[in-house]
Amino acid sequence: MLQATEAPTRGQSRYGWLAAALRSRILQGEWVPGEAIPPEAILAKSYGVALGTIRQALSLLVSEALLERRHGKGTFVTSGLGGASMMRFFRFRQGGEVQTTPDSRILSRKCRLAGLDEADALGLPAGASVIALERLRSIDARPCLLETLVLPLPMFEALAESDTAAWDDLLYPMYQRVCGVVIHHAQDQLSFGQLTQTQGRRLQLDKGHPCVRVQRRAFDLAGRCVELRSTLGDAFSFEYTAQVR
Amino acid sequence: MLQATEAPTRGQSRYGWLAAALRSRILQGEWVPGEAIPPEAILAKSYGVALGTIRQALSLLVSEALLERRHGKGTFVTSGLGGASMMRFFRFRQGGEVQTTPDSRILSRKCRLAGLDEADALGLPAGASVIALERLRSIDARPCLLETLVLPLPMFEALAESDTAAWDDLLYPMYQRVCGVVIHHAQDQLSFGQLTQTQGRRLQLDKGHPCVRVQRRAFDLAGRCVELRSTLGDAFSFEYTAQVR
DNA sequence: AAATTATAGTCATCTAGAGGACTAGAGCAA
DNA sequence: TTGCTCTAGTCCTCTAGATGACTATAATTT
Repeated sequence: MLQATEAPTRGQSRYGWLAAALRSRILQGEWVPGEAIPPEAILAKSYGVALGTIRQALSLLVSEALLERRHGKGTFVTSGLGGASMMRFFRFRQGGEVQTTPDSRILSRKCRLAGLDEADALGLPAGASVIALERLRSIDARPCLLETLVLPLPMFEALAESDTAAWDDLLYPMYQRVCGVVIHHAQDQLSFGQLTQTQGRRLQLDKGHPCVRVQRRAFDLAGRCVELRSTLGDAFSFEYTAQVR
Repeated sequence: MLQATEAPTRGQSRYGWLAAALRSRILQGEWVPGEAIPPEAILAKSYGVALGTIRQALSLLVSEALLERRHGKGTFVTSGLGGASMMRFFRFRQGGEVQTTPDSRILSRKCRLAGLDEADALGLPAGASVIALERLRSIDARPCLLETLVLPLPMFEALAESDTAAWDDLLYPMYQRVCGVVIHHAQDQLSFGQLTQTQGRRLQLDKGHPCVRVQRRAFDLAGRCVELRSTLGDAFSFEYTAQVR
């Protein structure tokens, strides 16, 4: 069993080593997202450790959001961020109270060389290609968010040609379905600015209108940055709640 | 030992019950913040459970940030939020790169009746008294944040009379020292707005200047809301990073 | 006096196993 | 069909230790 890369004990704890081993098996796709890994008892047996030790290792991966436990059913590989919606930063209440997924329209798609910052952020060599997208999100036909996306190209090849009109409103599930890329977590940087004339036109607001910019870097299971996104929205609709500690 | 409020097992798990029992002992001040609770072995013995069970209970309280473990030393009651600085929402880089604590000046202090919303948020009866403060925070003598605070009155009595000029730059440690109130966690709600003429004058900005408002509700160890705070700062200095998942 | 070495106290890791609780499906009964 | 019971699979809780690792202090040696 135990196809060890290293000796089972060396520097770190046994459960730490087990967690690393299982993490690597997950990242190599031995179990696809949504699938159950073997039962704890089997894992414990195959690695030759006690049940408690395996459980501690699994707990680590659960706290990393790589695994999910379901009592009585099994332990499952995370299926990634469903819709880590940008909407959580904004309150566009339009009559209805229900928080629906906004409609999405791709305004433009270009394949081009990555800029220096982009290549750096995405971990690409200089001169690599990317897909650049402009995307408008609307609620009840009223534009509310304007997005710019950058996707690394060998990885998202399948999106370079397909009909953008047929794309889903939620991109992350589509990344997974079409490109096999699971978005695991993301980092959003918020700042304030004012719309340019062009941006204002897209969002049906005036030039210079105050706006909030959300700059996102999204990461896959392996922790690689695989999406850059910049989202603009009306500052007066901005509302976000943060927990301190 | 075991001064049980309820039967040791009833509905929930034993470690859940233990956690509740310990939580209650902490909140009743049996051990003050910063102090160590008895060693695991002693607790296990006194409650008549196995070590693993006590450890699981303690882990719960650690994840609630009520306790901190220190390997080889003991398990300690949390000493609360040190400086959960509002500065994390802003970048006022003034030449120097170091993130220092801004100076603080109390502009006004009034004791008055709590408004309806305030009484509600603070869990006070209608007609209760509060201290209302206006506070200006500056970096290198340049004003950058304007705050309004509301503190419930029986609890913060000691701050109603003392010389505001002598107050610390950081309020939370002072709350603890002077009033025995430990701030445990907080909730910050961000929104966007524009300065009034008065606010602009305080911050040396124009009327109508774009600003970010941080509305904070801060809670003590027992989970009671004990501070309301509204902070205004220049929107162009706003910059905040949020982790998604 | 300074450096080193015991020693005790504490949390961390690990074992081997028992019994409980939850889920889901198969089989049976009304 | 509908509802119930049974059963197997799985994670969850708990026990009663043994051993390791980290911290701080006391004792000893240099």
